[in-house]
Amino acid sequence: MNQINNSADEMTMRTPIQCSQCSMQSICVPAGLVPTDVEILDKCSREPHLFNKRNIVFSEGQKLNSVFAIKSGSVKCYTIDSNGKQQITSFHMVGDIVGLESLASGSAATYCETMETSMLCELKLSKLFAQELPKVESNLLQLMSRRLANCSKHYLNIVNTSAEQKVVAFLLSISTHMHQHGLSRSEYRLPMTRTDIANYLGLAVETVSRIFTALKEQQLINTEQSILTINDFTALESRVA
Amino acid sequence: MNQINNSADEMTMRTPIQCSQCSMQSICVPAGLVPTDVEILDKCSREPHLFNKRNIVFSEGQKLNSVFAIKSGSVKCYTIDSNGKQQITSFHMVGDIVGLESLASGSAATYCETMETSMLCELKLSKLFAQELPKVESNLLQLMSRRLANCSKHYLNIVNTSAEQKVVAFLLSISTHMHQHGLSRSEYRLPMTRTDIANYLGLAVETVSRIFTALKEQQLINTEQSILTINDFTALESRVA
DNA sequence: CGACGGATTGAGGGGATTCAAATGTAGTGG
DNA sequence: CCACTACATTTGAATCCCCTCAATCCGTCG
Repeated sequence: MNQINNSADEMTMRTPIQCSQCSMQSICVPAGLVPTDVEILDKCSREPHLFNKRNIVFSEGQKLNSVFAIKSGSVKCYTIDSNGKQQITSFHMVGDIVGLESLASGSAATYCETMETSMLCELKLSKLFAQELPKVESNLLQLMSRRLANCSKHYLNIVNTSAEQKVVAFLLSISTHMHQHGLSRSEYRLPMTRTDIANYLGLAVETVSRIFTALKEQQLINTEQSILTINDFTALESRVA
Repeated sequence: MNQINNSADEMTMRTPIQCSQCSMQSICVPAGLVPTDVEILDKCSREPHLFNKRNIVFSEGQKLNSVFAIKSGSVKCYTIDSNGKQQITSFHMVGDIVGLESLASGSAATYCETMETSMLCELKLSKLFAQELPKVESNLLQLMSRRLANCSKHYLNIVNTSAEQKVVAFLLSISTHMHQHGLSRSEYRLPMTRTDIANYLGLAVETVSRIFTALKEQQLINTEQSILTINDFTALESRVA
């Protein structure tokens, strides 16, 4: 698609857009940081970057005093264990904020890699906090608290459940996320590979694949390339109960 | 032990101690909220409660605008799924802060139950925030960010690991916690039952028990009632790598 | 002492993994 | 544009780890 700058691993936009005038405001800002004071956010942060597919946004351990808002596209966060094996800890899509875990230590807790061409807004914490606005911090607190709650929700999805329950719950959770951001909850694109899904859920790729085909045979879902269609929500929800 | 108030599920201390004069200050305050401004913390919060074993500190869904600092004892946090099955999401011990997940919604995300006689300090958020101290909020942010990092660490321990690795990593993580709070890292009391450990790790009780005996046979650990002794750290650490 | 809950040990079965191979899809360069 | 390659996905067969079921043992408390 993009002829220039193929080898570069990121490309900064020439003309940064104000958050207050950003077309993604309805999905990015409300989902994230400061619902009311968009113009304040404009003053202190906002540096949009465009990333190609499979580019590293930040690396584990690197100095990091920013968080990133995903304007478009999607990323995966992962660590590399002592054996060199990648373990995905989270996926993030349109409207999500990435990098909150790194806030305390000042260095990135995970790698963050785009799964497709993506636009991310860097929000520098120093500038954010320099505003001395209690609202900014308390919104961040809200965001992190919600993330913590999500974290244990995902945990519940992993512990003591069958492989099928893991996969179904995963698909439904993405559906919910899409719906919350004004997109279709019954048909969406899965930006990650089966291998990534398996890694994230702690399953073998083959198991994930087998479950997809089983669900298709039962007419509960459909897949067309990376497009996933959910045909029967109630049936799926009954599986995870 | 305590003859009076057996049926009541909590007992408020008659004479609250100031945080600045609290004997637990070295483990409670630094581990938690406001390392420097202890006297500020005194003014705005601090309501110590004594709980008997197996008492509910708060219930899932209940209105909650406080967090709790554990001065002594330990608690488990859990949810009840639609089938009525308990799923433990976290254990907390001396020096921990409980209830951070509930901050966003204003209602408790889990049940919180003492596993032994425990002393908890309730910190009311309204009073905390009323101080308008940026330091308080930014310390809370630090705390939550660290908790988020811990959360994904625990996640790594659950996903894609053998039962033995789960148990060993669990024992080592408690050891680390104990050490960080000035207690012995090689000998400590496990306040939770095998059933609770199994539930937390997503294993069967029998599996956990078998692994304990296997580790004992290999002289890596020892158990005397609920007292656990770690004999060989390097060997244990090599198992989880 | 007897009762109860927690912990341990054994035997057997099942769900998920591993190994192996074929098919499908996307990306590359001639 | 198409062959070629690399990678992702799917399917099959065999194995294994962990769970379930069952019985016993142990420590605590009434």
